[in-house]
Amino acid sequence: MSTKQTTPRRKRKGETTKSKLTAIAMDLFQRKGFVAVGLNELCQAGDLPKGSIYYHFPKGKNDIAIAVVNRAKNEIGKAILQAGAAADSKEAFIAALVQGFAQSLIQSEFEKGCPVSTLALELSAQEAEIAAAISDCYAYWQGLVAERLVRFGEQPEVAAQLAQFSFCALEGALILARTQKSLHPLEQVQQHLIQHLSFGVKDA
Amino acid sequence: MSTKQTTPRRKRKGETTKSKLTAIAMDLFQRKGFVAVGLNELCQAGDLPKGSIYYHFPKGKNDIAIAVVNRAKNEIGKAILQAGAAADSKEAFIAALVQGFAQSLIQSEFEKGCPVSTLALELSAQEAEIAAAISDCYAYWQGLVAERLVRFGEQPEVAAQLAQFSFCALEGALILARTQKSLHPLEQVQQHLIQHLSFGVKDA
DNA sequence: TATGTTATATAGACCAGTCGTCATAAAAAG
DNA sequence: CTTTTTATGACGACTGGTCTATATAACATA
Repeated sequence: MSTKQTTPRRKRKGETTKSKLTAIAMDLFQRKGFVAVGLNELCQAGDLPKGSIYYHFPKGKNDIAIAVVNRAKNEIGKAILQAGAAADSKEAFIAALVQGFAQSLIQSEFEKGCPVSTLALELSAQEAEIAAAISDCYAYWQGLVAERLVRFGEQPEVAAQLAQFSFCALEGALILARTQKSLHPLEQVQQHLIQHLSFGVKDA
Repeated sequence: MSTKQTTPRRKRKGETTKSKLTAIAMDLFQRKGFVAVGLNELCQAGDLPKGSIYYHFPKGKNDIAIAVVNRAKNEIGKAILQAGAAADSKEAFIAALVQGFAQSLIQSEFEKGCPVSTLALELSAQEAEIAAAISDCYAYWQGLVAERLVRFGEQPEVAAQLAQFSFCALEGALILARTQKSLHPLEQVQQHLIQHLSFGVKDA
């Protein structure tokens, strides 16, 4: 017992593999879309055997999509929290959010925008379960943003509206930015959102 | 010569078939995405034989995508012009635009958003030619909107910015609206865009 | 009206690739 | 050593887009 190096990882290997697969799927779905990425391609990209997928994701490809959505939910959620903690005004906060996506775009040569919008467009009409996960993800993000806006002095209801409006503009800008391979739409959105925030909003 | 009833249709049948195919493709791509729609499905939906496709679209599926983009460019272009002609203020103009997409959403039970955003996300990274067509399409739409905003008294440069910003917000709202099967995002965007327009924008 | 020639349209074969399954193999646990 | 968990890759049923060869329609000339 003492000499035998019982690898202290209990069942981490499984989690590692699953997590790795999810990460790769997120990257590829983002670039090429959900349907366009085959399971073979996924496995090859991660040096994993094909059979592994159906051990970790028994329901197949759809299961992967949901895992990707949840991973994106957490990752971007963290980014929102960090941006919020670092900013000292609502304007700086929004700017930081936009810049985060801008970074992702240029680092991927304008191939990676929002990790869930592709899934949203391809699957929301077909797979109710995935649509629900995506809807939940968006709501979560918007909640985080709204929460931070409240801390910057915004009324809760107005904050929620602004968060949603900002996300819409951001999502749209990401699409345009990808197709024309330019940060220009993002810059516009950033500038106008900040102006819109500064002017204040009358409650509905 | 005089008696022979030279059927007055010259090559109309061809155009009809091609146009029909394009229309069906636009509908299906919008709902399910580009990759998810097979050529078989396309033909069946239009009672057309499979072989016909490669007569009308020699380069295959990508050709169809481009045709769809151009059709959408024209259709929505017309809608923008109509909305512009009917509106008596920039606020009413934007509202009419948003309402047009809202109609499309509810009529399709939240399956049909923007006809080109699906293609944009699925293909812009892979197929440069299609990406160019989409980019051109967006630019055309934005130009039409900007033009009308100028007639409502906006400065040309500001009008162009506002048009782009509005389109970003609208595109994003369409995605959110589809996933949560609700017009709420569109309503928010409409309300905030109108506020943003009314307040005026300082030039960059 | 007949015939020749081009434009339009169709049918189906083709192979690569799809997802998902299953009978095993390896590893861990008891 | 037995049992349970974890992992594997070959296999099958099927669909994907593409292409070549053939058929139909439209028109021109006589």
